[in-house]
Amino acid sequence: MVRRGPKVAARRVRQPQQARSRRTRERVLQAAVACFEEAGYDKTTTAAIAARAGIAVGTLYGYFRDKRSILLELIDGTTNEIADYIVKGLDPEAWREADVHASTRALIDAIFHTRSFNPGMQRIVWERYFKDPEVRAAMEAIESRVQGALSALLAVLKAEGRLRVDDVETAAILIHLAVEWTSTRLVLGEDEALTLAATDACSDMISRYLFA
Amino acid sequence: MVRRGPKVAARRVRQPQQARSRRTRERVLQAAVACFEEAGYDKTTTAAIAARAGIAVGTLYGYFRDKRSILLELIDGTTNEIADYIVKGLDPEAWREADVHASTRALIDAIFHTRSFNPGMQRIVWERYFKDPEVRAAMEAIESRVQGALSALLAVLKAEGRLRVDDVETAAILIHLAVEWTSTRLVLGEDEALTLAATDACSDMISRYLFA
Amino acid sequence: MVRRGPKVAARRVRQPQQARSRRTRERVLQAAVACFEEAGYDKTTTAAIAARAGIAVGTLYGYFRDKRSILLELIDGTTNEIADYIVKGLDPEAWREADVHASTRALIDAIFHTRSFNPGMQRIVWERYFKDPEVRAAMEAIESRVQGALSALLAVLKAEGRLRVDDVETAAILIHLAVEWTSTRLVLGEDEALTLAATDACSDMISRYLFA
Amino acid sequence: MVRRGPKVAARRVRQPQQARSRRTRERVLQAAVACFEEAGYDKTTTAAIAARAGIAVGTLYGYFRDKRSILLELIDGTTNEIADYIVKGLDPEAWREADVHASTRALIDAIFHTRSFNPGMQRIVWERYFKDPEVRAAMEAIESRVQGALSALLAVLKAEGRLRVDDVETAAILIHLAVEWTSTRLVLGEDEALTLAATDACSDMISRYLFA
DNA sequence: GATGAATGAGTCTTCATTCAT
DNA sequence: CATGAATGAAGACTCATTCAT
Repeated sequence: MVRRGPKVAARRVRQPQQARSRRTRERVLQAAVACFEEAGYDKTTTAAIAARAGIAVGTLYGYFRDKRSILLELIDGTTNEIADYIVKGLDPEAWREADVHASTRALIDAIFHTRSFNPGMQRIVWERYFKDPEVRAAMEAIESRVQGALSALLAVLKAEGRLRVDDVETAAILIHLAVEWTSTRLVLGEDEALTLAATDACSDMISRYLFA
Repeated sequence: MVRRGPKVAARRVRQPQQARSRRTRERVLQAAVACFEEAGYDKTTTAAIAARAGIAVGTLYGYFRDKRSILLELIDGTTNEIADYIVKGLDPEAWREADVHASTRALIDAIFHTRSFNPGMQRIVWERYFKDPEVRAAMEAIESRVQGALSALLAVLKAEGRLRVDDVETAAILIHLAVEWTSTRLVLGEDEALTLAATDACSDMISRYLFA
Repeated sequence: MVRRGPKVAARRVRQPQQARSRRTRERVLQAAVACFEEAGYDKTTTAAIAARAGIAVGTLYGYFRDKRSILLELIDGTTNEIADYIVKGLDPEAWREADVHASTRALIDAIFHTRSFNPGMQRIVWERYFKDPEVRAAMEAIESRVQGALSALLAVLKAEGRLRVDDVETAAILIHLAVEWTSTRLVLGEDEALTLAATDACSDMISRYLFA
Repeated sequence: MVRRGPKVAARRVRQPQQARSRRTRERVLQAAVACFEEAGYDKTTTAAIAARAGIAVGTLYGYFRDKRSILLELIDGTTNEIADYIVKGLDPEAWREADVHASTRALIDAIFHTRSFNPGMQRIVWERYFKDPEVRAAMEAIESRVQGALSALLAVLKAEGRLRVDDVETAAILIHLAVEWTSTRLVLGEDEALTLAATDACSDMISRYLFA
């Protein structure tokens, strides 16, 4: 999991410099995902996280400023993992030789696939997105990475004359938002047949939008 | 006070048959939207709603079983209003003579426009969507209406040979989800220029997906 | 909860002088017994009583000062009915010619029988007895009647030399308490075989205590 | 706050294994008896108990699941103490050599004496007895112990031919109920002279019932 | 560092009683 | 007389966070 370091440089929060500390920190994060996925953020108590991590509540507060910062760090991890996975499929080199329709299809598949990484966490992200500005900021930073990579790819394709779209930036945002939500809702909706059909359709939609 | 076990003849929620009652009920709903928009659902207390409506807490409980049922009613109202507005733009008659690209553009505009109805409430809907099964059910009922109308329209267009898509049902779902989220995020994001550009792009995407 | 509001010194409770009024009052009392028996005193709301009586809450307060006074009146009625029934069996004339053992047995039977008059109300009486001084006072007034009648009977029997007990007053109290509770607990316990056996035993106990 | 659905890993009630904890727990119980005796169960708030124990409400909930479980534990303690005391007086060995009338008298005295253990608690037990099935169950478990011991004693006496009663089980129940209530009412009635007289009478009644 | 007992403000909901219509 | 909408104080219970050991 790619983690870009703790956002909050805490005064009182331990810096995980020793291996033992790092492991405890990790245990807390794992316990927290498990709890959050089972019961949601609000219904998870810090006591429950600590218990599941096998430590005392007070100890937990040695590693994280508060309950919310655990969530924030988890969101960071989850969404970065997803972004990494998606961005890998946006490498212009990989698109150079290949058929754009096939590549698009592969990309859509990849995005749909990422919805199965920590599905409960993703549910929580959207639940907090509009109410917690920091969650929102965290999400947007990650989304920017994907949109940036997509926009870069589209720029290349456009330079090669393979794109029928002009405003590459906007197209990247549009595509990202459309696929992000469609995949989220469908995968979380758990109707497998529909998900498959919609993956096809989505792929068609993007292909036709972008390519002649 | 004794709490366990149901009371005899549980307080019935007042049926608003008289004008005065209906007005009070309405005042509660309005106060609730205002509070929810300002502070979000969780941080809004029933006391705050009552105070804003200018009534006592107890009175509020005469009209609504609990805090959640106020939300549910509000959601129902807001989303129905939105669905009504969108469905109006999906009348096959209106599409018969017109240019499909122009009609699509008008539809997308309409959907983006609905995001300005009670924006705070929409934020709250998504915040509760994955958390509260009843909110989810309420939303899905409304979404079905839109998807149904859209799918009916597409079926007509297909029968007329104007559509390049076969699976009308899936297309309807896909389009709805894609536009729903794109419009929500962009309008709530408050970047007007981007919203305009994306409206164009979105309209293009759907047009190209559906029509030759 | 009885804590609120300034006690209005001179609330006028309607005097039931007209037939219609008396009937309404009666309907309230009947509704109250039904509710109390079903759910107990605390869990019964005044609204429930009013609804069951087919009147409005406000109307109920025209006939009774408060919830408690309904209970008090009900207790008065129930226990008086019971006392009347028992006292009838304590008439010295009836004991004069008869065998004391048979008479005792008949008396015990009668007392056990009274436990089936409004059993729920009796449950409530004991539940309030130690906590509400007025309930206690009401009960004690009624108990005194029974104890008085019993003591009078014993005095007669003693004068006739048929009693082996000297302190007639104390004996009356003892007998009354012992049989009151034994019968209450057994009848409410609903073990019929045990109740029958205990009725026999109780009758023996009292007979042997009182008579040679 | 979100209320519906169980929290993850519900707060566990502290296990009082350390001396400090045990003392705090004990302080809560003592505070609770005091409050219950003063104001009755319903009118005692958890806040009042906590305040009297010199702790915060939340601390109290660390030791007891809820208000009712404090009562239950108190009842258990009080009634067990009483039952122990009474059962001690029912040892067949102690009755073997002694005069049954004197032994009976001692037993009755003992029972009357137990009424002065936590009198307020006993009041509350009867107040809750018909209302709360768990209180009832707790009471009945204890009563069974006494009735069982009494019935065992009577069986021995019967085997020795010293008893004029056949149905030992029923006699035990009858005697227990009769004395339980007589003593409760009289001691709580606080008329000392009457109590003394009734103790005599009660002893006579039981003696004559059981022995020639 | 770790522990976990203690904290106490904050929340929803109830219901006896009143009083304007 | 009847109505029933309105009142609002009160209470049980929760849980993120701290801090003495």
